[in-house]
Amino acid sequence: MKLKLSTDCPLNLDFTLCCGQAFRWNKQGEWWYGVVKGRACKLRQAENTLEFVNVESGFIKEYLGLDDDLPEIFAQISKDENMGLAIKAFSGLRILHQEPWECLISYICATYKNIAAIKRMLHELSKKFGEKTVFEERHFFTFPKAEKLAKASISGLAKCGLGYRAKYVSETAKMIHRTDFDLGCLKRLPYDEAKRELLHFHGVGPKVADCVLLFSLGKTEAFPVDVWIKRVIMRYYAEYFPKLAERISDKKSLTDREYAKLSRFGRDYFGKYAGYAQEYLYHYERTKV
DNA sequence: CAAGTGCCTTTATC
DNA sequence: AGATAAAGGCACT
Repeated sequence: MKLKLSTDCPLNLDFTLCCGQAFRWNKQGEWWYGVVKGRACKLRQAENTLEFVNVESGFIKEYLGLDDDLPEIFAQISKDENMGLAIKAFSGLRILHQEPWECLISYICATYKNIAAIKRMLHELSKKFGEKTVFEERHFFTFPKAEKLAKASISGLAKCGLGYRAKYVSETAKMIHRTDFDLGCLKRLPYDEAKRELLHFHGVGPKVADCVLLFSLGKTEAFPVDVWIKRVIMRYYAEYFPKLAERISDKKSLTDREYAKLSRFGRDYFGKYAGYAQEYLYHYERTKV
């Protein structure tokens, strides 16, 4: 199945899938392989054509955020030179619309880990607790259901490399399973209310909540602040925090109050697409030499 | 190659 | 309220 991309609607599949938004896509040759909606599939891009196998076009459009008006978003977040450079470097990077359950567990696991390790953990978790499916004569694993993780032992989860996060994943899975909670319904709530709901889950703090809101619940104003974004803000936007800038060090983690200030700055400064600004700054800072 | 540092932070405890 | 420690282990230098 092929999809023609219009030139005023840029997509760069490699940027979008490669590092750090979703953790279960792997590139082999020209094709990106992944599992979505319990089904293995593959995608590739050749300039302005997107080709995909074993996944519906409606879903893939939604998943890749192809309905987001990127030129309009760029116009809104281009507030300064630094942001302009980040946009130039990563034009076509899109915010994914991931499946909320997988996204929530992924980011609970992602705390205080690097991307390579996160990928490994989520692969192990899927291998152990997901369902095997075969695609092109190769094995893939679906992301485990809440029930399965709720019934898993802490030590079984920990063996996937989760460490102390195993307990958080277990408790969150139990809560979701027990109440049969539909995370997708949070899409209909405003940002603040959806965030408050997410914070009830064990292992979910402000940063994890913002990631889930941005990457799976369509809240483009969410502005997650991790170590990299903290660095970016202190480097380029410190003038907006006259007092705070002295107290925040590269080593120490942010207090809730400090987190709230930096995240709010992002929303106020960049506007309703602050999340896009965040993601571009994140990749720009990480890949810079 | 060993050892040290850092990691898309949160929770528990003081 | 606010600071501080601990967490479990992998990846990178």
